[in-house]
Amino acid sequence: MKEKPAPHPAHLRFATIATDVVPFTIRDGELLVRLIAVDRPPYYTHAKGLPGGLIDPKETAEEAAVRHLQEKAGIKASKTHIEQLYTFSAIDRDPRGRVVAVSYLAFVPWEALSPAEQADTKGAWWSRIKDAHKLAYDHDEMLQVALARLRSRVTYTTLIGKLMPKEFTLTELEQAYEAIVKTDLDKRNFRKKILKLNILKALTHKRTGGRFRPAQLYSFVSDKVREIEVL
Amino acid sequence: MKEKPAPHPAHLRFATIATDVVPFTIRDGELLVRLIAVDRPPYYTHAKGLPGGLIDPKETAEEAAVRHLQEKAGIKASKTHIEQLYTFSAIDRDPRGRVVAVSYLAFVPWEALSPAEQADTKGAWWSRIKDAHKLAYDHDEMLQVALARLRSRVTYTTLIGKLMPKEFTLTELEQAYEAIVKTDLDKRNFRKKILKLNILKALTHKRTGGRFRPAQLYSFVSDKVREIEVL
DNA sequence: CCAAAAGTGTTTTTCCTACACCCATGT
DNA sequence: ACATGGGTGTAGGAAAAACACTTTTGG
Repeated sequence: MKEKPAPHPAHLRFATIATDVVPFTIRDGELLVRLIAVDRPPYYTHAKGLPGGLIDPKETAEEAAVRHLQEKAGIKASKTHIEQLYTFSAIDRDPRGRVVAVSYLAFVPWEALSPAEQADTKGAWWSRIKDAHKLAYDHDEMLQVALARLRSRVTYTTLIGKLMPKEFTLTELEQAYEAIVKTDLDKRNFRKKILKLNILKALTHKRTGGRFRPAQLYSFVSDKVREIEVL
Repeated sequence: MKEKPAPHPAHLRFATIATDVVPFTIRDGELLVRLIAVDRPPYYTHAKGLPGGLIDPKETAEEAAVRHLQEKAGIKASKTHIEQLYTFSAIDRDPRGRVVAVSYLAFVPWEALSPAEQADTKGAWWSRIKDAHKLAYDHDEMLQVALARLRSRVTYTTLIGKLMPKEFTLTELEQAYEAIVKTDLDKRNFRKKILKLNILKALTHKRTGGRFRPAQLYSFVSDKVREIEVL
């Protein structure tokens, strides 16, 4: 999260401003979050947490989030969609001193990640949600807030497009929804509803290669995240 | 908004953390926002803006918002519902130096305000939304973000309860919705829908005094803001 | 008795839900 | 030919939308 305890008297610099990022992707129909190793003796040893760090004088909170996502978690921003989540300002949220954290959600399609970005290293790895607990600082709470926001926004916006590859089948899209909202959807009803929204366009080609009928490929009509009743 | 330019070298304290509040009420079926006078020569003279100020070392951002709402805008917190809006961190959002602002929405029923809180003074007053422009700092943008959030949340939560008096008629509630979402609602359909949600309870008495048929009074069943499809 | 707002019901249309079988392909 | 996931339609019920008149009160 942040570099060091504030070295200045409290009246000069009572609070540090930092940012933390909750980076999501979907792999094989499963929602994953990117965690990093946290080692800050004596407070945290061999702990894990969300990527983040200080905001610099010449950058916005969002720019800092993008930068730390790259520096700490190894994820380049180019294919990543980022949006502000919440600002955490509890006085004791960081044991080393007063730190206010502006948190961000980040979304990246698994297929847009390079091999290095997909890879798990000692310092940063993709974790299943149910394995992401006992995190440093207030990151357990932060992740819960992130999941609640993700689940909520996915039902009334086209946000899920930011987790899908450029081309995908309707079954893959349905599985992405199911991974996030954790309900089973009816295949026929899902297709009727999602196609009626006119947010998808059918591509001219199909996905072949399985030993079964090729599947029609689709892509999102727009890059923009729109507010529209989805589920 | 904030007190003074940061008096310390940039590397010691590059950013100040502040909070701004967007306080809403509804009077006579019209949505109002509380503005204050801003006089910070040479940057702003005889300007207006949203109430706000610095966050102190020993308080959370929300506590600071509550405090400044009281100190700057004269609104006591007791009857006020507050929720975080967005954190603004553009580098030049304050001409006096780097200030990151955690903004809050505040909602208070007009009838819960004391005469002093209802009153307009030279330093603080209730403004119609359409007259609230050309505000200091980035407060025009902040107000727009606040309105968008309010309009959105009102349609899928019971947030409007925080703008209604303890007792109200269905017509008053309908007017409150109309003031916020700026559509005309069908009286019969509105009543059917809102009553079916079971978020209201009919009181034993009616509102009399007009030279017309007395109206049944209602109140919200719960103080909590719930997520439920409303409009 | 008039003005003003309160209160109420029905019909039509749209949307949601539940549900089961055939299709196209690779092996 | 068979295993696998792809793809489709319909009927019944619930919710939304459109729409206008009667009631109660105070003046």
